[in-house]
Amino acid sequence: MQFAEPTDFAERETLFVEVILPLSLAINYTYRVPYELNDRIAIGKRVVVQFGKHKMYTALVKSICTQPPEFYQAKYIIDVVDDIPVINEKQFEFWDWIASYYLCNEGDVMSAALPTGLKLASETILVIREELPEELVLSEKENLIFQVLQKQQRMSIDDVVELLGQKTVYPIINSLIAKEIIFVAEEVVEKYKPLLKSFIKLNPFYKDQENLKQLFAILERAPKQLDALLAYLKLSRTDQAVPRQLLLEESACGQAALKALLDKDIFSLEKRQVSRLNQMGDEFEVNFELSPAQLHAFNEVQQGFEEKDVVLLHGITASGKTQLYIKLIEKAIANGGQVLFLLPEIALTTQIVERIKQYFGDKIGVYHSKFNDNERVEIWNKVVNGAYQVVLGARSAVFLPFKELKLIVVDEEHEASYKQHEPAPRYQARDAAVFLAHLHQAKVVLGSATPSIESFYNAQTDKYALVTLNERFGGVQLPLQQVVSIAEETKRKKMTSYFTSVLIDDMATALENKEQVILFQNRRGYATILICATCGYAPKCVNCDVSLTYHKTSGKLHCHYCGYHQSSINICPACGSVHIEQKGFGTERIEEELSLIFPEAKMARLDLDSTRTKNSLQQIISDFQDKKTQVLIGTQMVAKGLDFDNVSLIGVINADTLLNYPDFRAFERSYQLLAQVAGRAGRRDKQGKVCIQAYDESHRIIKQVMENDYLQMYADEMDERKQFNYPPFTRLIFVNVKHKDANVLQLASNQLASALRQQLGSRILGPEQPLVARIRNYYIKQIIIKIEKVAPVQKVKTILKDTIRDFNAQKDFKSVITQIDVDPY
DNA sequence: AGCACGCCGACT
DNA sequence: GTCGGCGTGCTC
Repeated sequence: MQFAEPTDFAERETLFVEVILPLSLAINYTYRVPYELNDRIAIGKRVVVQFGKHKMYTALVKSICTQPPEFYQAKYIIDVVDDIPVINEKQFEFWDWIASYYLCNEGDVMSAALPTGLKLASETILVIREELPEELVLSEKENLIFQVLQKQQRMSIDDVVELLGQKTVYPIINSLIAKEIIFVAEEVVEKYKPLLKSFIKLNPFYKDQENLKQLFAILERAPKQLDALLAYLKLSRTDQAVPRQLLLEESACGQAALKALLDKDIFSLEKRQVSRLNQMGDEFEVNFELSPAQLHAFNEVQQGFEEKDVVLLHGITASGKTQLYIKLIEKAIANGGQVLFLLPEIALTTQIVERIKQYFGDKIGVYHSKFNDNERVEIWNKVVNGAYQVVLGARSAVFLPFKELKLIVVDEEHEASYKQHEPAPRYQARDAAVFLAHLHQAKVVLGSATPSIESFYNAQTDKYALVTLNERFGGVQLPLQQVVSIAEETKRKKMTSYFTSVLIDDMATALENKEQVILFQNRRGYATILICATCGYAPKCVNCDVSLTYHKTSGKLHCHYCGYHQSSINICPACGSVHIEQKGFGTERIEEELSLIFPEAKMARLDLDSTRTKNSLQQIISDFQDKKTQVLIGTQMVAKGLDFDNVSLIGVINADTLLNYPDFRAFERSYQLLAQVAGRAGRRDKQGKVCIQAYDESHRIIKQVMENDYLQMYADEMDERKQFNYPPFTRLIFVNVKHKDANVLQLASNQLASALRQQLGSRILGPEQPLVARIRNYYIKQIIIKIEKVAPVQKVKTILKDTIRDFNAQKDFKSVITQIDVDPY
């Protein structure tokens, strides 16, 4: 017996931890901490736990308590992974907000937030026992496994599956365990492996000039080795150790000579951890002065920050927003703060990133999905240790371990790619960034030439400060814009496949002048809608301002916002024509048709299909930049962040496909896209041309794009949104209901909708048939919740969560999957 | 997410 | 009888 000091006593206390598992589970689990780990355990550290019978996971410690769980025996934690927490307090708060706002599990957030490299994988390994029972009664299959194990001591479950050629192996393995022949070793492997490079060092003995002289003499008869030595001396002038690869290249001495020197102890080999990320070149000055207009805007942003946390920067294309961002970032990091710069995914491979990288040098990190796991862990670590003060990243960069953010810039804030749709957490990174900034008491700049309606609304209602920058930087001229009526040209038989005579003439001129052309065709052109070939009429829903979608299966026209449907049409109700066409064509088709008209021109396509791999996008872009290709045909992507000096013409194949998209945001999106596309033509010394083809050439959106009248577009949109109760006047939540059996789904979705309706009344719409009614053998129905702005959202969310929980508890609906999407746009 | 367990239908 | 397929429940 001994007397316990108070601290001693504290150490002896039994601790329990609540952990988040990287799985989509509704609750967190509690584990018991073994005494010997008491002093290592801390909130935010990763721990190894066994979850279920076989699996090991790295969970994250969320809280620590001394209260043992009442109703069950907690399992022990197996190990503590980290010396210092990987997740800080602010991140936990941020996670909590994401989980409660977007109605998902904490495990979902963890899966999204941690780079895979920080999650550990468990591998189940079977190990043969050293002492085997005397009597061995084995089945044939058991014997087979036993034989292999005797030879190689251990094998994985996968090996067993392969060995036996069958999937059900657990009963056999269990039997072997029961017979005390094998045991299961669960191995947790750290996925992150630092990149090691070999470096060559000279034995310090030869630092002495005399000794070195002698060495030269000795090596005289080994010219290759002498080469190696000379190369080393040349390269090592600044740094003692020389990369092995570099030495080999420089001296051309060959592996053998190097090995000989190593064997003779003249050289020594050293493995060093190096960064996988491209090392930046020397930081060099990029001198620029803000123009008077920019300076004015800069000061306005500063003023805006005095009163508001968020500033919306409405700056027309080519107004030099990037320079403004740079100055703002510079100011924010001056006192050691951190800055997050969010960009849409595809813009991350383009010029804007290069410019900012050049300016800030190695203080900056880039984070997006095309980096592999190891690279992402490195960026993560460099944010933790402060090596990166500025991070450029796609939406997932909001989860990086920032300690003291001073500023978040969200460029192109209207971009739809800030929203994650699948899987949960279905978060909107721009909105999440505003909350994140609030946590850090940081400021936010939302920048766009064509702000989203809701952000502009927030500025109009004084939630955000508004700064406008509407002077083009460096006197760049606005492009010459023209709209061509496809209907008109069709009537006069002047169309050549999808192209009007105007566009073809313009293209011919541009190509003759050795200038380049970008053609824009929306990917959404694949959606099937009905359109009158004579007048361009497209049937619309009577309840909503969206085009109806033609469904082959039912032969009807559907609105997937309110569930309205009508039978299909054979005669155009507007002009009486019988030429009703199903529309939907993509970039491949355009390329095909165009190569018939301009057989000489080299073309490239820029869309999701042609840019699957990490470098293909870069390749297509650099080919175009180097003028290896003359025509670039693309989707959305061509509109984003690309600057090409030699492009004199931008053609929009069909603006109607954008405008007719069945979505209440179709007009807003169309305006944003067309304005963006138009802004890409002729950026430097020459005036560019924009040619927009459309059936409905008098559409207000097209007019507003031509006149660059964002405010009018905003006003018109607001009228419509108000009339049809869409955001920003309401909030939307989608509930997607899925099941393999269409009948069960029908029943289930109706029942869920009416259960919700009982509590939330007319806020519930549907269930409706979504555009794609079946994905991966699951039928899908959608219930839409429209919540008026004044209603307490959190209350609605609680009701929603509870109702779905009760619904899923019914035994007929256990296998029905429900997904919640808050702010689904 | 896995995996056990139970039930069913199909074949060496 | 054994195997594989699938639905359902559970994991601290």
